[in-house]
Amino acid sequence: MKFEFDNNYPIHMQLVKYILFYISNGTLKPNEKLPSVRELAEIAGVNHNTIQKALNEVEDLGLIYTNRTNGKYVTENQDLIKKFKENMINEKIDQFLKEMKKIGIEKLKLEIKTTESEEVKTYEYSKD
Amino acid sequence: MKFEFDNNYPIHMQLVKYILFYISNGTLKPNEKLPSVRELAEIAGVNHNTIQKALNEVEDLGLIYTNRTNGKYVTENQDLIKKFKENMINEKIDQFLKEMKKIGIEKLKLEIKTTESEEVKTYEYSKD
Amino acid sequence: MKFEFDNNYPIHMQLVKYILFYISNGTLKPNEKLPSVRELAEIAGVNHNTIQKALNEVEDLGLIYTNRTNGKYVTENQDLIKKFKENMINEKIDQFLKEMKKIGIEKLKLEIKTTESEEVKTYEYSKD
Amino acid sequence: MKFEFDNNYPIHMQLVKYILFYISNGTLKPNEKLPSVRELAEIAGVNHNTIQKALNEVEDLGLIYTNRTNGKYVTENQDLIKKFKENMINEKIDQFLKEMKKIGIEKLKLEIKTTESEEVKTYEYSKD
DNA sequence: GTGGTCTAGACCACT
DNA sequence: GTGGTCTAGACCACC
Repeated sequence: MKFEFDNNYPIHMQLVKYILFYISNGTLKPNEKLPSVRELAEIAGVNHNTIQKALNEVEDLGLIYTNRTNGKYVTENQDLIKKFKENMINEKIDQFLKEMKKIGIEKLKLEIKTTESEEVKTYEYSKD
Repeated sequence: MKFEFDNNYPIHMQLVKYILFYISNGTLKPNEKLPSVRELAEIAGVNHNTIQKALNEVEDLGLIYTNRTNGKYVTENQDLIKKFKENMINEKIDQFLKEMKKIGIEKLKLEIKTTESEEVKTYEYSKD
Repeated sequence: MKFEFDNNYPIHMQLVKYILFYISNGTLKPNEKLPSVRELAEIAGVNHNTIQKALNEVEDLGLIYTNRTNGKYVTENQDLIKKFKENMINEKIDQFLKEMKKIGIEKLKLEIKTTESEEVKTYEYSKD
Repeated sequence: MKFEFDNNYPIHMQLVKYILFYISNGTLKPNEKLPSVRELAEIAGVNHNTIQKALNEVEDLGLIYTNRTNGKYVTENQDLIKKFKENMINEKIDQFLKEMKKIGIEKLKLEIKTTESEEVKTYEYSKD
C-alpha cells in the first residue's frame, strides 16, 4: 500500500479514495484486518487524526467496520465491494471520456472487460 | 466558454485547466484576444484576482502573452500549442490506463484519433 | 532582516530581490526556516498576500521550499545558491560596466573578491 | 537613440532617465534640437502623452527648453549638464556598491576616471 | 499556528 | 477600459 498526495487537494479525501481503491482491487481483502491507525499514519506520512477522519468516512460507506477492542476490518459483504468497484470504474471512465472530449479528440473507442462480468463494454465518441 | 468548479480544489488551478482545454480544443484560437480579466471574472463568477493568478500561470507556460494596456492574447506559436495538447492527451491516457490496471481491469482496448494527425493510436492491455 | 520599498516598483518584486539578497549573503542559511508568512508581512509592513506572491516566485526559482503545515525553508542545495549568487553578481557587474561605458566614463578598473573563491576578478575598461 | 522598457516600472520615469542619459553622454548635444514628440513616441513605441510627460519633467530639471513654435532643445548650459552627469554617475556607483555589499561580496576595489576631471576616484570595500 | 485561497474593493499607469 | 498591484479580512486543511 502506497500513498502519494497532491497537496492541493484535501488529504483525507485522497485517503478515502486510496482505501476504496485498495479494497476494490483486492489489496485489502474482505474481512482482512486493517493496519492500525497509527501504523497507517506512518505509512502515509500524515497525522493520525487525518487517517481517523478518512477511515470514519469509509466506515460510513459501509466498507469497513470497527471491532471495538480489536481494530478495523474490511467488510465481508462482497456484493457491496463489487458495487463500489463498478461505481469507481464507471466514474473514472466517464471522467476520462469527458476530458478527452473537452481536449478536442476527434474520435475515440474504448472497450473494457472487468473481472466481475463476462460482458465487454464499449464506449465510442466521434466529434461530429 | 463555461466554468464549473469543484469546491474542494483551488479555483485558480481549475481555471488553468479550463484555459488549457479551451486553447487545446480551439475554443481559444492562436493570437485571439482573451476576454478581459474583469470580464472573465464575471463569466466564471470569481474574483478578478483569481483570474489574474490563473492567467499568470498560463502565461508562465508560454501559452498566452500580455499586451499591457491592451489585453491578453493566445500565443501565435501553434507548434507550442500542438505540443502542449499532445502532452496533455498522453498524460491523461497514461494515467487512465495505469489506474484501470491497478483497479483490476481484465482487458482493455483504446483507440484514439486526434485532429492533428491521421494516425489512430491504439492502446491495449490484458491481465495475463 | 530589513525591508525598504521604493513605491514606484511592485513591492512583491522588491521582496523577491530582498530574499535573494538575504539568501545570497547568508542572512538566510541553507535549510533555515523562514519566518512565517504572516510574520514576514508584519516585518515588511505589507499584506501577507504580497509576501505569499513574492515567496512563490522565489520558490519557483528553487531557492526555497514549502513544508505545508510547517513553514517555508531555504533550499539545502548549496550549489544552487552559489550558482545563483554568482549569476546575480555577474549580471550586476555586467550591467554596471555597460552603463558606465555608455555614460562616457574614460577609464575604469574594478577588482572583486567573493567569499566563494580565492580568485580576485579584475575588470578593466579604457575609452580608447 | 534606443529605448527599452521594463513594464514593471513607470514608463515616463524610464523615459526621463533615458533622456538624461542621452544628454549626459552627448548623444544629445547642447543646443541640439530634439526629435518631435510624435517622432519620439514612434521611436520609443509609446503614446505621445507619455513622451510629453517625460519631456516636461526633463524641462523642469532645466536640461531642455521649449521654443514654442520650433520644438524642444537641449540646454546650452554645459555646466548644468556636467553636474547632472556627475550626479548620475555617482548615483549609479553608489547603488552598485550598495548592492555588492548586500549580496555579500568580500572585497571590492573600484577606480574611475571621468572625462570631465583629471582625478581618479577610488572606492574600496572590505567585509570586515 | 502553519501555509493557502478567495473576495471585495481600491488605486495606478497607460491607451 | 486594459492589466497590475495591494490591502483587509475571512475561511480552510493540517499539526
